[in-house]
Amino acid sequence: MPELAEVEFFRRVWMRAASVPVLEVQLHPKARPLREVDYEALREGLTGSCLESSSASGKRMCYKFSGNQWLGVHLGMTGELRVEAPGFIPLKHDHLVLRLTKSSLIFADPRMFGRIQYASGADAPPWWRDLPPDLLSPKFSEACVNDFLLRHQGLPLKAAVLLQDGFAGVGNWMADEILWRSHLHPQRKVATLTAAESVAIHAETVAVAREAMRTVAVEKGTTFAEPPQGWLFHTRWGKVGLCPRDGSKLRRETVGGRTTAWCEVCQPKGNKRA
DNA sequence: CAACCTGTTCGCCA
DNA sequence: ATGGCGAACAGGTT
Repeated sequence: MPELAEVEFFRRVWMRAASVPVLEVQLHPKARPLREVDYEALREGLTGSCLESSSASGKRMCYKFSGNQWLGVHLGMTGELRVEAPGFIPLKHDHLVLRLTKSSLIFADPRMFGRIQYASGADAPPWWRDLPPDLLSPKFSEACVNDFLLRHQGLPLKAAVLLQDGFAGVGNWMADEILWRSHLHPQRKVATLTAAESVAIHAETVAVAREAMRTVAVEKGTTFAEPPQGWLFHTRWGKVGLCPRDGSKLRRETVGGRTTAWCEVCQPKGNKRA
């Protein structure tokens, strides 16, 4: 479920418990998302320490605890972070619970495609180095996008904008939104892009990321909010989804291995000559 | 009941 | 070595 802004939402959820010592760590050692962690090291390391800071990179998060301890979180398809009462009894899919004095921090993931990582040390662990450019940083430039696309000429656009090394945080709905706004057909091959179309992908990626961060990463009850009205997001799953721009019926098909929605009027298959 | 799913990773192949 | 593809991973929902 979680893409860029939803990940940011969840990152903030746990930060509500910053600076409070961890009394106890409970975990499900056999749960798949924890398959890489050294359970004893994590338990001993985090007990008594405080959450100090955190950052997100694309769909990944890293929480830093006192004593130079790093906890990596990827929510996979169905993961979520929650804050519950101190005495909260973990549910079936609550694989990791950090008990604090006034709350419990929960990592839950029913489908178990998520991943928890743990390391200690003064420097960021190997898995939190060499991160891809943030979509909202100057590093994510037109040239950066163009260079990345040049290395993936054979892919359909849909598959290309889902690659996390180049488009960190873009997931299925953001990818469709970006291509819809760019007037580009998801099955177009990267190799057929004109310079102007590459620039459009950059611009719309930034626009979608910025607007999603502004609207979606906001707390609304216990879950994130939805993107603004008028976005493809709201119609792409409907039985008869209609294009928010021209009202024509959306096409839906698997592209690049993922269910993809697009408007055949707005996003013509043909290569518009520059 | 079968199909479907907002994600990654692996092995295979070119 | 690099890039592309399809399967695999699990379990809940439609």
